[in-house]
Amino acid sequence: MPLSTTEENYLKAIFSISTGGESRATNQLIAEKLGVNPASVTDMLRKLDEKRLIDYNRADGAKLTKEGFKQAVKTVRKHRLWETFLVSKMNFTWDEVHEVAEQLEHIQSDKLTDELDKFLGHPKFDPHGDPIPDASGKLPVVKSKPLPEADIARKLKVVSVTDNSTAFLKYLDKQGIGLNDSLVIKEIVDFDKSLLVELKGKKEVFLSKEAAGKILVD
Amino acid sequence: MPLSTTEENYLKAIFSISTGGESRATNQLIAEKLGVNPASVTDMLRKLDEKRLIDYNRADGAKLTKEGFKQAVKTVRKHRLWETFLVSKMNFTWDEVHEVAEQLEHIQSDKLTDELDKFLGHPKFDPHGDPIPDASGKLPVVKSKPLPEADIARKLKVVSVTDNSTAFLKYLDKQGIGLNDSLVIKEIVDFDKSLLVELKGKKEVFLSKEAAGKILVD
DNA sequence: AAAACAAATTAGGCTAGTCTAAATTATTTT
DNA sequence: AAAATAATTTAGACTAGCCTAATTTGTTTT
Ligand SMILES: [Mn+2]
Ligand SMILES: [Mn+2]
Ligand SMILES: [Mn+2]
Ligand SMILES: [Mn+2]
Repeated sequence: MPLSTTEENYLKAIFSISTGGESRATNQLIAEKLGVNPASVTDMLRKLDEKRLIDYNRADGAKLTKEGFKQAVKTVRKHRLWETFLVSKMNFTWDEVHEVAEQLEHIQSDKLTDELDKFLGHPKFDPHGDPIPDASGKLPVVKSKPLPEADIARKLKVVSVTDNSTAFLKYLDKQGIGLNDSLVIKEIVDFDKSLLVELKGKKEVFLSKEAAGKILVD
Repeated sequence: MPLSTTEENYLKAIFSISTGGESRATNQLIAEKLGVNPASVTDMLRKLDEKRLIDYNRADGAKLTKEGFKQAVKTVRKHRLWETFLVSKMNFTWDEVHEVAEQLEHIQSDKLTDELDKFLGHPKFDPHGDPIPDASGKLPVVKSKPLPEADIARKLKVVSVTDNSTAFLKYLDKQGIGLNDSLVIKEIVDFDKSLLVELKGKKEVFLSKEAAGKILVD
């Protein structure tokens, strides 16, 4: 009756695709996110549909049911709490936590989840700026937009990053960009849309359009 | 290349049978400990033998190789560190930790294990009095014997318990017996070998032969 | 509307880990 | 030493989750 690790990973993938701007969680997007073959996804989506955790059909893709949504949010909550734990108590850096949190998120113990939350002081955001659902599943609403869509010359704050890969996070470290840092767009280079950005009123750096698109600011 | 959760559980079972007084880790004992069918055990022992984690034959049962021993100890270390974490940081009681630790012990991250150890202050014993192997795999040696084999009228100390089930631990709680408590055997009742024990110089309780046998003292 | 392309599904197969029932091997008891 | 009993292994089967290759369905392009 409890969900398997694999089922939890599928629900989480559907959740993140659906809340990440895409209009439909398609077979292909899910396959890509989980690194499995589309044929495997067909099997699992059918199974989750039978279990009433999603509604699935070719036209609309996969949509979480109430119960499926609840389960997905629960896993996301655990993932983000564990990431916070790893950084604030275990001396991990923000680029080291993802892999381990992928394992820890599947530990089944409501008591542990709630005690962990308490132990950490009921954090609202994880080390990547992602909101942490509370015990009832409520998510803090965050106002933010990708850096390339923000106003020029206005003082902005780094709210979160949408790519948690070690490669990207290490790159940000090297550029000197961290969560909650303030920055100002000085200029958008015409031919490649790269950004010239002033950091914390100090140094200036260039960011490619791709890199900047993964930084959310407000 | 890393071991599966199942493989780790088999190695741990063999370890605990071998170091728990039994002369041979037999198919049957392993099956019993893991709650699986002996036919399944045959399959897995053959697989572990092929992977050179154990030496197995009918006559001698399963014996951990150097590598198998190393892996088993590593899992035991994680299990006991997580149990300690749950009790000392997450407000779990000693009868609540086992099940969750069974899951946590399979998390793969040497960095996490070592940081956890540091965070807890390099504990030497878990909440059940079991010794925690250090990072190199070394186990503190503990001198102890089952309560029924100890001297009468001598001041003894509860060192550990060999049954981690909720039922047994709750029973000890109710009797008022905890780790490191001092006690004295006042009398061994002849016909059923039950023990009359004085706790912390205060109250006296009767313990059945079975219950007393699961309490190790020094 | 036909052809071409893309997305999803079907068909068949694989591995890990489990099971039951039957057969074999080893150990006791008579 | 034979018979009875206990422990282990074999044989065959099942589920979860994955794969490749082939086919079907749906969407664009011409
Ligand atoms: Mn995961
Ligand atoms: Mn995160
Ligand atoms: Mn386990
Ligand atoms: Mn323990």
